[in-house]
Amino acid sequence: MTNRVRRTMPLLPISIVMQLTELTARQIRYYEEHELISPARTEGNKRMFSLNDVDTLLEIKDYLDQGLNMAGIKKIYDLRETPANEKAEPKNLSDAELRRLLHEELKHQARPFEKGGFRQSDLSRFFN
DNA sequence: ATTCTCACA
DNA sequence: TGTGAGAA
Repeated sequence: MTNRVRRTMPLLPISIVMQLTELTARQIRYYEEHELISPARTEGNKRMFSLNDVDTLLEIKDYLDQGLNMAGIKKIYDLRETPANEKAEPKNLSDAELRRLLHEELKHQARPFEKGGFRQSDLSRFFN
């Protein structure tokens, strides 16, 4: 069995993912609505997450801490690795590059959440 | 006992 | 995003 298969195999119930990621079920489901993750479903319609989903969630949490909003995060991922649809990997490089650039921007752009008055939406310009 | 969807004093 | 309701 390849690593790829291993990592995309849906095995975790939402309760486990919640503890692994420190996210609430509400948030996890919310991110799914925005197509940031792609949990499989059981016959009973229960979500089954893969290891990929878990670390995608962890990355999302990082971005959130850095002051990004759904719009920004969605731009970064969105058409990222989907169970069926996945083939090319030159995306991996450009993706890492994008993150690096983002990190730089944030380092200079300052703290969005001080009393200053920056709002999350102000960061959306980095993705247009 | 768990998780799902939907809706909002 | 939280939270509670009602169903599965």
